[in-house]
Amino acid sequence: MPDYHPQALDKKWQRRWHEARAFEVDVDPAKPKFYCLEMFAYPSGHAHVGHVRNYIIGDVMARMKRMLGYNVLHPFGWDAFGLPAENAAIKHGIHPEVSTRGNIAHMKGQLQRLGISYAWERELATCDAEYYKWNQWLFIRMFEKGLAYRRRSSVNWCPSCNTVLANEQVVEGGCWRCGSAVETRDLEQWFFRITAYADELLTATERLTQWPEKVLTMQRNWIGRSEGARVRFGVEGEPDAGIEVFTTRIDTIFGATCVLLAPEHPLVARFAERAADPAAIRRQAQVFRTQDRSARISGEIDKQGFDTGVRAVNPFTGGTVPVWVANFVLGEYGTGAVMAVPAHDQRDFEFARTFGLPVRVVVTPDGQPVDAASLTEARPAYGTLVDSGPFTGLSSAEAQKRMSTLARERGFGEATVQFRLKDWGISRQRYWGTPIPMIYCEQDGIVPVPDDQLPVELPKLAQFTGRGDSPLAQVPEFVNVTCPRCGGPARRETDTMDTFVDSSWYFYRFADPRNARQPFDPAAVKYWLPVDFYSGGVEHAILHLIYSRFFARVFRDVGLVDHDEPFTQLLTQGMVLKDGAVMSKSKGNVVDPDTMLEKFGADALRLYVMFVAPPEKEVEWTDAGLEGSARFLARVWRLADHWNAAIRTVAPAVPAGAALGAAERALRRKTHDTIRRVTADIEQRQQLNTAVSAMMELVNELYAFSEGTATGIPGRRGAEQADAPAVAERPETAAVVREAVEALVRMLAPFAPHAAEEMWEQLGHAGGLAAARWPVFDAEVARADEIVVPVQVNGKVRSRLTVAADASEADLERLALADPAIVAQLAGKTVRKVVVAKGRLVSVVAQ
RNA sequence: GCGGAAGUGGCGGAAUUGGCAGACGCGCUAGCCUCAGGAGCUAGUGGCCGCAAGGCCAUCGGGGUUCGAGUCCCCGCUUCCGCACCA
Repeated sequence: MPDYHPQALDKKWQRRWHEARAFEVDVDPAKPKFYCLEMFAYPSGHAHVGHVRNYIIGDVMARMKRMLGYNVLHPFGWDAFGLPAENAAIKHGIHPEVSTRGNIAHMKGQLQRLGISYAWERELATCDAEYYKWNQWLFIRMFEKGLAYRRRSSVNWCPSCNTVLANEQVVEGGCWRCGSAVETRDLEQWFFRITAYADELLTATERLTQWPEKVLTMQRNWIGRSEGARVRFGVEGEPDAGIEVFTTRIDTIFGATCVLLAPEHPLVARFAERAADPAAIRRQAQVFRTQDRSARISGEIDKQGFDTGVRAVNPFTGGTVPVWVANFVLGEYGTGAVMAVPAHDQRDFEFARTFGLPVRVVVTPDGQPVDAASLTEARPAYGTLVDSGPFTGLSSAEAQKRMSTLARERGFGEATVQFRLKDWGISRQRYWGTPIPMIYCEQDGIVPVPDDQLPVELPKLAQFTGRGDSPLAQVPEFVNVTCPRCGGPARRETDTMDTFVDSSWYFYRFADPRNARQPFDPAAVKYWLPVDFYSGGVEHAILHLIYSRFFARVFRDVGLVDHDEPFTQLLTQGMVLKDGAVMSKSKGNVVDPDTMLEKFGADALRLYVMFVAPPEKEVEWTDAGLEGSARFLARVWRLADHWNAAIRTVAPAVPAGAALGAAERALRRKTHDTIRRVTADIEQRQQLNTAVSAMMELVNELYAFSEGTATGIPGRRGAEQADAPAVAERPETAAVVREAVEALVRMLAPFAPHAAEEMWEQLGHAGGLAAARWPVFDAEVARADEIVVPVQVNGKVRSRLTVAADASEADLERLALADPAIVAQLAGKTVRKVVVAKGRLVSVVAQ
């Protein structure tokens, strides 16, 4: 065999794979399919080892599944629209199209140099008109179904990025991308009605059994379902008016001593008119509205509020309570108004104590009334109702039912379900995104662009000013159109779509990426989808994954797909840290894969990143670990080199009934045990680090075996190879070694494909690993002839029995009690119990 | 505050169902090989006692269940992550 030059092998095999179109696939109903997908990349310019870890995880899965006989779809693409490219254009004057295409080209090269087995012919970029055309097509379908709608709304506005942010993109009151404090603005915005699917998105999480529990919990919390009731309080002096509140505890309504409005509640302005000084009320409400959200949360800003002077009528008691505006009531949740029950809600309690509002206890564990004056905090509302008129004495649960029913019968309320999930605002006042395909006509109102005029292409823009309005509004030939309906003058929508729209369905497009007539052929999607294995960062646990689940249902409801859930198994991969921090250009701690490739080759990098920790865990990058992996690969190479001549001439299978010595049988056992472990570790457990460990053990075993047969494997090329002829002299030995080495090389292939290909070829196999099958575990071979069973007396190991592997529990017990060492231990004692654990341990309890 | 995950050698981490804790690797030590070695091979490497055989102690702390606990239960501590005035 030639010397081991990993960099040369990288080049050689990457070229071969490319020439053979090795990873391109077609629909083939005769074969089981496996759709392996890593979250596609934002083309930021350079992939660092943190990004690359994800692609290697996916590649190990994909390459292994191919060897198991699956038809594997493993595509890659680019989430190419987005702010950074546009911001760079504003700063440096380079058009986003130019920088994005350049970045894609560079990063694609990086991934190819790593030997990731992508079907590159399916590559797509979301900034391709052939792709975003279908964003627009789907938008129009959603508009037709009422799932896309336009309304004026106050939106989250990032003053630094100059754009609107979805609720999901506001993190701790700041922009998810730049961290700037988010402001509020009123704009006409397009929304997707994701709330129509809230219940379904929630309940279906139970079927996602192969998703991490953490992600499911996050999604459930995000959707935030709560059961409760809406109740309309009357307004004293205004018989037609009402204040609707949402409560999860209608049974505590006799304890409501105030009604609280959110500062942005529409009734605030109206009630202000009734006050002595309307301007003061409006001003105070405005102060609350602009209070910094994050400070309110983290700094625990005091409960603040003021009395509107208006009094509300409790429909259950007929009594009146004051109506206040409170800074802690959220305008966007529920009805924007709540009833305050200070005795049973901590927030209401604090509010009541601050402003001297009455406190009334209405639920107690034993049904005995409690004096509210003694309370220092709100009491849990569990037990039986007290001081609640006709409902007194009922259990809390029963009261909730009866009160909701009464409210419905009398027409002042009903039981409802409330979600935290809000509709998804998708309008962005930016250039580098999908144009929203809508036209505004004075005559006909909002008119979708006809399908045959799609795509609405992004005009080439020369100037990027970074001013806050939509850049497309500055392009008259884009804005000014004729109405598709009446032919009159009309104006185009100049906002673009949130880039999360692009990423919510790209995995469907991969099934049929060049389709010019539809987003995809439903038959192709029916074959390939759902994605069997999806991996990416946890940072997408909510946004991307919930939007994708939503889009799957939209595609289902337009009749293009017949499933709900797009991703069967999800793996959230941990980040790679350097010096304890996430890699980033600004921190200067980026580990560039290309530098590592030049030094150690792709295989060592791939192997190390898989070996260092389980895929979900965060890891700290160390160069020393990488050197260890390079060393291991060199060790494997020497092993193959050492035995190659002796073993390539024997048949690749160990003959049945071959007379093997103890060492040979032990090696075979190790080989098959390793096959079992590696297969399960990759396929079932995705515990890729222990799969590598298992292979390392096998290599150690092979070295020890070599040591046992003759002189050992030389450490350096050119030294003696004395035992190779010795192996060759005994065909059985050669067959056993060949079996071990070939199993090893194939199992190594997903991790270190370049070296594995070369060794496989050197071992005399034509057609490369593409023609190779994953080694098959033989339980018969793996079973030991004899096993050593520890025998304990009262928890201490006192002897070890060497017995036949298939010894029965009764045999073990009998042999243990006859063992001299055990007999000695038992002298003068009575055996109370003997436990045989899985045939692997005997435990004697004596007194 | 609520929810989730986790705490194992000098380090990264194993231990699949409650069954010999520390696999595998890094690092370190010694020997061999070598003109040389930041290469390779072999051996050792949780702590304490012991020349040794062997023994004792050890999986964040404290209790418990069990013949047997890193693993299960209870209490506490610490760390990380998510959500956060959601009525």
